[in-house]
Amino acid sequence: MEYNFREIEQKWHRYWMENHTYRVTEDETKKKFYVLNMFPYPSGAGLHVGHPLGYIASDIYARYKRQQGFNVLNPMGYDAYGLPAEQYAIQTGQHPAITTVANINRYREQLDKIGFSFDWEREIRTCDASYYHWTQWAFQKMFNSYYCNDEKKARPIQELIDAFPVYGNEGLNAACSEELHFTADEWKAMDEKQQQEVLMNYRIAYLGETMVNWCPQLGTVLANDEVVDGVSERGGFPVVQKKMRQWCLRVSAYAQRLLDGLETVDWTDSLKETQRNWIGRSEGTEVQFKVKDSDKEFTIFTTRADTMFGVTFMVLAPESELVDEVTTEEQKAAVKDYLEATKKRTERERIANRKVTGVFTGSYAINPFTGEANPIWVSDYVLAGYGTGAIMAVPAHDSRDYAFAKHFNLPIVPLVEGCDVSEESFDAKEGIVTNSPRTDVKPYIDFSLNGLTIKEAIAATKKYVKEHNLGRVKVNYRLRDAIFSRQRYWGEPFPVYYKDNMPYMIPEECLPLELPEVSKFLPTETGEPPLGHATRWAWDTKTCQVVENEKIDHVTVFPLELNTMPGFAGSSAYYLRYMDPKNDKALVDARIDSYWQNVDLYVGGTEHATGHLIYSRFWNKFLHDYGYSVEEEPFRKLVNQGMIQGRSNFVYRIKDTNTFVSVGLKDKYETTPLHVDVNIVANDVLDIEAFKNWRPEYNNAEFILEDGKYICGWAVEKMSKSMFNVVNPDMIVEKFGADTLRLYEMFLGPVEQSKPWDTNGIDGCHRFLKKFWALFHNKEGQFLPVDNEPSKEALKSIHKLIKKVTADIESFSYNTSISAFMICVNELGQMKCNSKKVLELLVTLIAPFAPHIAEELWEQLGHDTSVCDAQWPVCNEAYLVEDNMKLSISFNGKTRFTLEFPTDADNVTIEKSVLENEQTQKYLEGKQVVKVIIVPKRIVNIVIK
RNA sequence: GCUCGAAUGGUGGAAUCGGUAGACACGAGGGACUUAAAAUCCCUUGGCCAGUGAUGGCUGUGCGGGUUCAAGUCCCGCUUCGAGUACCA
Repeated sequence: MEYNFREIEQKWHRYWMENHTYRVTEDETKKKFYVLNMFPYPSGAGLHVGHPLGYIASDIYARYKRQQGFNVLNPMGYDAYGLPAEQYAIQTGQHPAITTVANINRYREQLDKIGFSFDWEREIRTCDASYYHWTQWAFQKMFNSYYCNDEKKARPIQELIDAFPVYGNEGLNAACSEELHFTADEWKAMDEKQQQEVLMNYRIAYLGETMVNWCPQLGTVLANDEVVDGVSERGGFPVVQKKMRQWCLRVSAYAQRLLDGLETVDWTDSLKETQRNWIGRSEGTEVQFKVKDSDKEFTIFTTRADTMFGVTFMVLAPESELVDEVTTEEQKAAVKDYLEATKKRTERERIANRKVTGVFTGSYAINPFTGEANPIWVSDYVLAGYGTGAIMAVPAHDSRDYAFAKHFNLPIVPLVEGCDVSEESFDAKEGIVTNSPRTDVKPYIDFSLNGLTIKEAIAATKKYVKEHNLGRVKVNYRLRDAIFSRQRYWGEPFPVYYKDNMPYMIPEECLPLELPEVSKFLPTETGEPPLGHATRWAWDTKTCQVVENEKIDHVTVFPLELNTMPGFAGSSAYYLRYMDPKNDKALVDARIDSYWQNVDLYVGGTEHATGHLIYSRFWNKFLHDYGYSVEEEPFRKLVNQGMIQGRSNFVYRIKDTNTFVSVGLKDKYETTPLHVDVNIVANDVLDIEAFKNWRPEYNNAEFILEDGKYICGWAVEKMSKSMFNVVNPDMIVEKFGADTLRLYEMFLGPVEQSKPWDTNGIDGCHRFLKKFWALFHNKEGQFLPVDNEPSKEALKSIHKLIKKVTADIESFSYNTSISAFMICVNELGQMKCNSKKVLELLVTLIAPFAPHIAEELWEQLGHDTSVCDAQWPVCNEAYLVEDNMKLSISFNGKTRFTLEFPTDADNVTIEKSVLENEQTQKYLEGKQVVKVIIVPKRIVNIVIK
C-alpha cells in the first residue's frame, strides 16, 4: 500500500478540528507548560517557507511536552495593527480592517495545512476591541502610577496626590523627567493645571516634550528601533529630529530591573548582551564645576574620574539650558549662529558627515582638582539626553575630545605613564597614572593619584569627590523612555480626552474606547493625525459616551486624543491574554495567571531583541508590581530561530541577443545575469520549456547547453518576489505533504541558524517517510506489525533512538534527531522488524515531528485515542549495552592497536608484547596503570604486564 | 570603532565532556529491475599515492604558533564573513 499523504493529512485535519484535540484548559492535576511563538503580522504576501520554521520547532516541542504528560498551552494569534495595512488603505481606500481580515484568513489557511497543535479557540487579534480594551487599561494604569525608587516598583499616583499637600515633594525618591523641589504650601498654591503638570513629571505613562524621530513621508514619529541609518525601517524614508508633545512610557525607571532580570532567564548570551548594551548601564561620577566670576555652577558626568587632572576644556550640548546662562555678551552672536546651524542638521547628516564643530561660550569653569579655569565650549558631539548634557573634556584619553582639541587647537595633557598622544588619544582603561597632579605646577589640593592603576585612581577620586562634597557617584543608563504616540489611524486609540489642554482618562468601566471610522487615512490638511478626520470623536463626560465633534463645549464634552498607540503596544502583554482570552472583567483572571505563570519557551526572530523584548519585559514588570502578572520575567527560555534566506537562480543572457548560456560556459561570452523563477529550476537545471513559457519575450530564446543541460547559477539572497526565489509552503505541502515539509524544515540545519532554502534536498525526507510507511505495509497492502517478541537488535535500535531523540528535542537539535530516525528506520527495515511493540514506540517518537502519519499508523495499530496523548517512552539503558567493547591505543597519532574486551571490565590486562611499537613501550615503561580511551567513549584502567 | 558569533567535502550539515573527523541527507558516478519512464533497491563518493584485489600509506576541519599521549574542539596571535550597536563622556 502506498503512502497517501494527501488523504491522511486531510483526514486528520478534520479529526483534530472535530474532536478539539488541541483545546487546552487549566488542569491543576497536571504540570503546565507554556509554549509561545512571536505572533505574526499578517502581511498581504502570505507565508513563505521561512515563516513556519519557528512554529514547527515550537510545535515539535509542544507536542513532545504533551506526550510527557504536561498540560501544554500553545496558542497563536495576530499582531494585526500596523503600517502596511494603513499604507495600502491610503493608496486604495480599502479599509485596513478589511485587508487585515483577508490576510488573516489567508494565513490561517496556510497554517492549517502544516498541522500545528495550536489551540485556535484562544486566538487573539490585537485590533479587536475586546483585546485592545486591555492595552488601553494597562496604559491607564501606567498613567495613574509613578515609580518609587526606594521600593523599586510602581505605586499609585494617588499616593503623591495625598502626600504633596502635606509634605510637598520633600524626601520623595521617584523616577521623574526633571528634578523638582516644592513645599506643601507651594503645591497648594498651584491651580489644577499646574498640579497636573507636576504629576505628569512622575507618571509612568506621561505626556512629554521630547525630541522625536519625525518621518515626514509617513507623517508619524518612530521609535529609535524603527529607524535604521537615519531612514524609516518600513519604507526607507528620511527621518528628522523634531520636538513634539508625545505620550511616553517611563521605561528608563525600570532600567536596573530590566538588567537584573537578564540573570534569571535562559536566553542566549548574545541576546542578553544585546539587551545589556541597549540598557547601557554605566557607573560614573557627577562632579560640580563652578563658573568663573559667577555664582553659577553645573554638573558633568564622567566614567573616568581618574582624568580630573587632564581636563583642558568643558563642552555643553547645544540643547542644554546652560548655554544661554554662561554665554558672554561678546560670544552671543557666534553661539546663536552655531545653535541655528545645529538645529538644521538632521540626525542623518550628523552621522553621514561627522565633522568637528563647536563654538566658545566666552566663559570658564573652575576645575575643583587643579584650580584651573577651563574654557566652556558648545558642540553637538555632546548629547543633551545623556548624563547631564555637559562634559569635562580630557583630550588625551578620549578620542572625541581629542579630535575636538586638535581641531580648535586646545591643550592635551597626558596622564598615563608611557602613553603617546601625539597622533591619537589613549582611550584604554589600563596603565599607571602620572601627572596627577602635575609636578611642574603647585598642587591646588592635597590629593595625588600618581602611581595608582587607572582602576584604583577612579575609586580614589570617587571617594575624594564624595568626602569633599564635590559631587556624587552616579549610575547612568542609555535606555530612554519609549515614545508611545503615533500619528496613524490603524492602531489602538488612547482612552484619553483633553480638558484645558491637559489629558484625562476616560473611566475604566467605559473601556474599550473603540477606533472610530474616518473618511481618509491620511493626516488632515492642518497636519493633525488621521483621527482628526473622524466626525464622531469627542467625549461626553456626563453620559460617558463618544459623541459628535460638534458637541464639544469644553464644559462637559471634550475632544479625544488623536494619536494612536505604536505597534509594540498590542504585543507587550499578549502572552498574558492567551491565558484567558475571553475574559471581559480582567486582562487575565488571577487564578488562571497563577496556573500558567509565564512562558516556558518563547520562539521568534532576533529582530525583536531591542524592541518587543524590552517593551514586553517592561510591561510585564509594571503589571507584576500590581500583582496582575505573577512572574517578574515573562519569557523563561527564549530561542531565536534563524532566517530562511532565498536561493536565487540565474540565467545568463549574451549581450544584445536572446541567447542564454549555461553557467559553466558563461565566461566565454559577455553576459548579463538575470533572475529566473526557482520554481522552474530543479537541481540548478533549467526546465527550458517552462522558461520559454515563463515570459513572452523568451518564447523563442535559444540556449547554449553543457552536457545537454542548461545549468543555472545561484546565489543566496533575501527571499522576495523581486528575486523570483519565493517558495510557498502550500506548494510543498501539495507535492510532498505537510509531514515532509515539517521534517525538511527541521532537517535543513539548526533552528537558530540562518540558512538558505533549497528545495532540492526535500526528496530525502519524503523518501524517509515512505520507508517509514513501508515498515507497516508491504506492497500487497498487508499490515505488517504483529504481537511477537522483538529481537535484541530491534530493541537496541529503538532504545538508542529514544535516547537520542529525547536529548535532541531538549537541546533543540532537531536536525540530528531526524538523522537518527533515518538510521533507525533503515536498521529496522533491514532486519525486517515487524514487532508491534517496537513499531509502536517508533510511531510515538515520530508523532511530534510528523503528526499526520503518526496518527494514521497509531489508529491502524488499534488505538482509539490521538497519538498526541501517547506516552513519551523512556530509554532502557540495558538494551544499549554492548557485549564487547573495542580498545584502541594510539601513540603520536601513528599506531593503533585494537583489542576487544568485555564491556563490564574495569581493569584490562594487556601483554606488553602486544604493544610492539617502540615509542609506545617507552611511554608505558614502568607504569602500572595508564588512562586509556575506549571506543565508544569510556575510561578504563589498563594494567600493563 | 566597540560587542557578540561563525569558518569542516561539490552542497546542507554531524562530531553534545579534548578521544576513530566528514554521521545523516542532497548532488554526482556506476549497477539491478523495466520496452521505456517514474518509483524502488545495491555499490562508490574529502584529497593524494601504491596495489589486479582484499587493503595499505600519506594528507586533511580559514591561516600561524602553543598546551596535550591525543585538538575541528582548549590557549595566544591573525584573516575573512555575518549579526547587533554607534559621538552614551
